[in-house]
Amino acid sequence: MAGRQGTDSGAGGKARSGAKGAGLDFPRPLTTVDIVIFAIRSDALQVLLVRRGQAAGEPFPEAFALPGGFVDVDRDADLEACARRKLAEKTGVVSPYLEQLGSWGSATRDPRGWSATHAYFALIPASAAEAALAADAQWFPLDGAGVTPKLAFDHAEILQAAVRRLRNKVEYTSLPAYLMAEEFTLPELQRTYEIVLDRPLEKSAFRTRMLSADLIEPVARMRKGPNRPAQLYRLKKAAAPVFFARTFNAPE
Amino acid sequence: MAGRQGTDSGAGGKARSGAKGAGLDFPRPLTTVDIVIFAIRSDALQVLLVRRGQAAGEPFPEAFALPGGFVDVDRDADLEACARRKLAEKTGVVSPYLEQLGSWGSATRDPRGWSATHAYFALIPASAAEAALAADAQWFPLDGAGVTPKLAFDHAEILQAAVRRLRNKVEYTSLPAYLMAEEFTLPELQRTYEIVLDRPLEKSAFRTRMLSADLIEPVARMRKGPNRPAQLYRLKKAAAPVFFARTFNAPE
DNA sequence: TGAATAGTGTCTTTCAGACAGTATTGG
DNA sequence: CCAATACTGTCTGAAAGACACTATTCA
Repeated sequence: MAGRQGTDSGAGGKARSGAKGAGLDFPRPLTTVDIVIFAIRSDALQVLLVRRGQAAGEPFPEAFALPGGFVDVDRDADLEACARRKLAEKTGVVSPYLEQLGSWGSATRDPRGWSATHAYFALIPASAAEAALAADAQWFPLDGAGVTPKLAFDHAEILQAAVRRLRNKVEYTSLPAYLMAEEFTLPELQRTYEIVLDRPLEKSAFRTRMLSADLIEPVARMRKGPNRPAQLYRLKKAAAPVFFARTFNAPE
Repeated sequence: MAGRQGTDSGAGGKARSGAKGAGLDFPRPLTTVDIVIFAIRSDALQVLLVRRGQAAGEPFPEAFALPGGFVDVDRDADLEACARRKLAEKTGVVSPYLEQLGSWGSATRDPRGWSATHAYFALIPASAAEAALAADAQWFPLDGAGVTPKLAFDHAEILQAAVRRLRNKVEYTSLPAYLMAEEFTLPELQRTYEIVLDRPLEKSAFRTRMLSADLIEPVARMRKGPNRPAQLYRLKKAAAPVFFARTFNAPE
């Protein structure tokens, strides 16, 4: 059952087995990795897109797409390494919050043939969002669950899934902490939650929840402003995402 | 950036582009789909495994593995169709609860070369669990997050992720409803929750939660037994999984 | 009648929602 | 002083935990 009797017809590449054994002589789908990279910029949730080239045979020339590309079987040890490589190439960020989102594969999503992409999503702080941006990369604010330009492939669908997943998880996790700079105040963190959820949250419930979670710790500094200064916090070392037992604003 | 400069070294298949265009002449990973199929049998959570063959070149001969195999670019329109095909081949079940679990891909997980698998998990009712079982398929009760036999590839890791995901989601969703027969009582549903979570639940809180969710409806029959009969329910038509605002047993 | 399981009611606890009130800065 | 924002306290309400209580069957 595990051995496959592949036929040779159909579009796409045709694989030729190495010396390793029999039964691999059938067409293989293309394998790619794409990343949905989020950051808070200009008081809005934004996503990083790249403009595609126009070389011969390139589908969707000039269109915007999620950063990503083919898995390189020589350079990439595994899928996550591939995602990190592509993230670093576009942003310079090396250790963001990175989560696998899902995979999309079909005969039709890429005109070059059957292809499957492994999608990830990353959260990076605004401070890192501009530092080492690739020339072809550009930030776009989210409009609902999408973005203004028409995206290549099925990337609009992937982006929509990423936004949904993010918004959903933000209801009961500490993920927005990964969108913050190294030091931040509680009102700033609350504002990040509110931007992602597109909804105001109760101040006191928010503070109680965050402070009772084993997530952040105060530093010996305050954020100065034209009014009362606010306590600065930072993520505790090795702070894994926290899952809360309830969502925000649970009652309708 | 989207065009890839592939080298030709390394193990695995080498792809040859069709007539479609340039830039696809590099090795492609193997692409597979695997399914973690759960059912409640003998008052326990069980998972379906298949024994691998021993043809020449087959890795992990005779070992147990998750049902799955290569994507067939001619027969499978997309990944989910591929998963449904394999599920139907092994169990005869055609419309179970099916959810994408994630993907695992690396240079080393398959001795035949760089490979990536798209993992799904399915919940099927016990009644369907034996009806049309494939000859090489067998049910195994879960022991913790794993199973007694040593599994092929990285399937132990995938199974562990599936169990974790299932247990986690059962805390705040109605997923166990998909493990039930068409008609079931509330105590039976509660027992299913308890089996999956491996923890007793409060009867009255459980009933309140289930009955106030827009999930099940009573039928005009009762489950007879040696004691007080219980109301039978069925899933409402087109009942999507329900997400509850709180987990069970929230306070430590 | 008693065993067994189905189902309800009642009290407590927890924690978010609402919102008022206090604290601390700059101007 | 006032404006503005940080932060705290207090009351309420919703839903779960604990558990006692009633209901309905068969033997």
